[in-house]
Amino acid sequence: MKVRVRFAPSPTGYLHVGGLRTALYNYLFARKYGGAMILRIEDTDRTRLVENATEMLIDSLKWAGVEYDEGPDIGGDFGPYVQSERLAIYQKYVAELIGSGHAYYAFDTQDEIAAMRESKTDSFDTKYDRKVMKNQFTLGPEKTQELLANGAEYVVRLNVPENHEVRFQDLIRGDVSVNTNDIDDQILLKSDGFPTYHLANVVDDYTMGITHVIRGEEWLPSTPKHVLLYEFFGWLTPQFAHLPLLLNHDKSKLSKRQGSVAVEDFREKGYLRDAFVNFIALLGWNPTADREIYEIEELIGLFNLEKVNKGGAVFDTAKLDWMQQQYLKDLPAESLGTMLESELAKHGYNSKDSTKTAAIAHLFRERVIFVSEIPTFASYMFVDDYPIDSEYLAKHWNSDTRNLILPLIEIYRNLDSFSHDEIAAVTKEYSKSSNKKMGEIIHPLRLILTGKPNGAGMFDTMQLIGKEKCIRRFDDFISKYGV
RNA sequence: GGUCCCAUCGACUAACGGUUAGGUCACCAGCCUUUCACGCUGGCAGUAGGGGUUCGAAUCCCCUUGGGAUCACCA
Repeated sequence: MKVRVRFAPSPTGYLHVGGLRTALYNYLFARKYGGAMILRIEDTDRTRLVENATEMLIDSLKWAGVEYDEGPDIGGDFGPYVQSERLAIYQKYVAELIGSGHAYYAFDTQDEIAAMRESKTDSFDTKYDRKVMKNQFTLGPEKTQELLANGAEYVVRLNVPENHEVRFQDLIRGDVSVNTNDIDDQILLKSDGFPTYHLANVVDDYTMGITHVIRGEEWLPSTPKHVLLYEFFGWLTPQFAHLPLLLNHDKSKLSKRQGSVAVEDFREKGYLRDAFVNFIALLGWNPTADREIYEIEELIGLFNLEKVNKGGAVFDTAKLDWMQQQYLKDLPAESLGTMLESELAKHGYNSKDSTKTAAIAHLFRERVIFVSEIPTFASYMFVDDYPIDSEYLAKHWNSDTRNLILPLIEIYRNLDSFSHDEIAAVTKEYSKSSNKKMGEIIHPLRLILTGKPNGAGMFDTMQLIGKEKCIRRFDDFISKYGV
């Protein structure tokens, strides 16, 4: 049987990094086995809908490279792929369940439900008491029909049998079993006519031919309800795989509280897609542990659900930054240049010479994590009013260093070719003839030309700044700081 | 609190009964050097505790402890 998996977010906001990992694992699994990946939008809670959320979700998924074969924006043979467009389907299956006695009508108001819970001594016991509340069992068939005929508000609840072990196999966790005495008569159809997650998700997974349900561990406690539904419908259950949670530093479920969790935020910060996906993929699963950097195709080939960890993984971005740098270093100069160009535009810097921009980006790629840092890290590459580090100035500018640099400036002034090699050659020669170490000469140069103690190789830097500008900076500096 | 799930360095993880418990990030030291980085070399650091089973346990079983998830007309 062909593998069919789905990622089923609800459109209540941005794509969460945990959601991305779930989507990614579904994707890797589908690709590995030549199956289909489905995107389904679970929008049955009309109170939590967020405008454009579906578009944002799709946008983040596309950015991450998580492609799906069927979905709301591309269609497919099992549509519609938005739950609010499938109401008739749920109605039909709910009727079936009521007919077979596995679900029933209940007419309690929300206030009555609240009162029932209030009256319990155990504040944690929120289970619906079928025997005393207002439903088709306590009311009887005639009264029930009368209420329905009069258009009374109602919900449909799952008729959970007593004292029955529900067991299922989880691909990651093995055997799981729960007694039905611990399961509530879950509402399947809300009074607004929309299904709850539990009903919709089971009906959709079945009607869409889903073979493997790969989702977050937070769903584990409600899976027995779903298994019960499959049983009542007489359907075979799909294979379940409950993924470990992504955690905050304090080990609680990853949330907004302690930093960014929206995929979009990481994208905006400047993380490279491949680096981010690589990092996310290795949170909870690891192919061999002898490497860290994997291309997406490799991840697909190596993916194995049974090797996914059981324990949660702390989402710590220190390693992500390292990965980002690894990927940045391997990017070709042209790509780096294009990225830098758009960053320069944000600063209003001129970047017409794309060859030069690419060279600059390439020069600094090992010194930053994000390309966006370059305009400020190396502002002297783009403007003439770069700041002068006062400590560096104090350390490397005095009459001695001035006297040492003055003749060298004249040598540079007479240079025909202001290339790295030429500059290096004459500077080394000067170092020898003046009997000074290269470091002693280069620091004053760096001070004058860049204003700061850290940066790329000096001769590369000089070549990129250009002869004219270098000479002007020397002259201006001498006249300004004299000594 | 009930139910369910989980437990290897600070973090991500490898070791599917036999290893001096391995790798990566972070951290520390050294090397390289034209500063900063990169890179290279080395170091610090872990099987939660207790019982079993076994010739042999991080690995299998039980208990304890700890952590987490969940308990809505939310997903």
